[in-house]
Amino acid sequence: MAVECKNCPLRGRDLFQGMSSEDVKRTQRFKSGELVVDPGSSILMEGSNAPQLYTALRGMGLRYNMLPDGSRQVVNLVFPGDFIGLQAGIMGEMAHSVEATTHMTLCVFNRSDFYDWFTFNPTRAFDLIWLAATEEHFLGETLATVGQRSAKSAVAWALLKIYARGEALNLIRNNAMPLPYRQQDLADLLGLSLVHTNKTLTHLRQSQLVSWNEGSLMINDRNGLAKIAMIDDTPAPKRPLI
Amino acid sequence: MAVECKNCPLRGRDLFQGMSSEDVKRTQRFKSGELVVDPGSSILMEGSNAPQLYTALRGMGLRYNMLPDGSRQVVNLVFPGDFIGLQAGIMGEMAHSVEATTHMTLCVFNRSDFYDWFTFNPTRAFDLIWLAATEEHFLGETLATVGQRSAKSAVAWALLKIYARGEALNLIRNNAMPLPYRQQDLADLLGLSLVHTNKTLTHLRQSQLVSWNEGSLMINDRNGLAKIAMIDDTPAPKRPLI
DNA sequence: CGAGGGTTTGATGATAGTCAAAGTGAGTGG
DNA sequence: CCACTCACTTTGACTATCATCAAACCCTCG
Repeated sequence: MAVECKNCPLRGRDLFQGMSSEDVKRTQRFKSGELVVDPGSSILMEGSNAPQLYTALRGMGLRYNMLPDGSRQVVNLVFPGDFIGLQAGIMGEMAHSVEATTHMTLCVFNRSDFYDWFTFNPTRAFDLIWLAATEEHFLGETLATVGQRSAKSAVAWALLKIYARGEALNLIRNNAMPLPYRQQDLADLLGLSLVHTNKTLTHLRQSQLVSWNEGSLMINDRNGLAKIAMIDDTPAPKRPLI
Repeated sequence: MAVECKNCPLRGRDLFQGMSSEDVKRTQRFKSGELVVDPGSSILMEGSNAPQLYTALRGMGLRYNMLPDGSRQVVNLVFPGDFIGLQAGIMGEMAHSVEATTHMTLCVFNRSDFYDWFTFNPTRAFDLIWLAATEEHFLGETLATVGQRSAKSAVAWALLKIYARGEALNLIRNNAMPLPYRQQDLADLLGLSLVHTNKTLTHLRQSQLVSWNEGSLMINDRNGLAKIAMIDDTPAPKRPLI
């Protein structure tokens, strides 16, 4: 029994903008089903020409690029509410791969309906441009992190950003959010080695700034962390949900 | 005497898709003037809420982010035909700054006309999504370069990508394209120090792979370079022009 | 109990950063 | 026409951050 859009558990979260009941209905018509995947399975492959688009409904995953020599660059984490497959929908094929880290369930949309769906809803076209522009912005920040920040600063940056996203998604329980990734994933996101990432993490933990243990992220000294990360820790703006 | 869209010197270049005469006219109506800027002057500032959008018509520039500690991450180079200010147009303010490297002339569009302009032209809305998605894709590649490639490989990658863009823009003369940036700009793009970038460049030059001297980029051994860069050097797809 | 995935730790070394100074060329003014 | 400055490039010496290698540890699971 798939979730009906009108009962979508995501729409009420802080991160997301409201949606007119018209748009809810249209999205419902656009939605063609749900997909459930196991941890570790890949959802979209780079170069693939997938006939479907998704919105993450439950669970977490990651987007990444592979280089010919086998190294992996994680481009972003996938959290509930994220729209997956825009590139395939627009450019015909994916530029990166998407993989499930936990169990995930995804809302499925048919690519063939995609063009009509936003063509007849200028608001939704705007939403898509908004999402793409915001994603681009975030990638630029990530690039600045990987290119310019030291390992310590980069790890602090990433954990803060992740935590802020967790807040906006109302994932915080007892000052902690679930973060089911491996240290290797963070390392591949930041362009660091696993060992160095680990050492940086323990260093931050021992400084009483953050802890990330057993899949649970907890921030102890947010200001101190923000200082090391060199960011002003402002909450993310509300974003549209597809 | 501003260039009329119907005589736009860019539209004919290999890189760009054709445009219906309807779209040319609409773009002409959208265009509100031209802006000429000197080298070194900034076109858009991070955080600014610019009332205008631009398309680069002549000249080159760069987009960058500044970090609080003064380090700079170049996010992309700006070449003729690039659309500038989408983020300001969509999100209300710029996430990065844009600066002219050479003399530039830019087509100017009013932000107030922007929403209507694509709302009433689904094709153009599609073009915008396409551009944003492609830019996002490219940023992902850059991220993978900065995060995973060695300095040598990264420099090779950047020069190849730049050259390929020059080809698509028909900028090649005598096997060389104009590349008026400083080594510092490349260093800030790749997250390397100026000194190391310089040494890597001379190394590549002495290996007879590329040379970049006096603002002119010339590739001697494209296959060798592609091998070092770890990419298959495929031409960029045609893109829409705004 | 053994295997396997992930984390942690220590030792060693290379890539790339920093510092400093000299070289080059264009532009300026006496 | 010759200093002189200024921005950029080049080179060398030294250093540090971070990668690599290796092994131990911890847990869960079959």
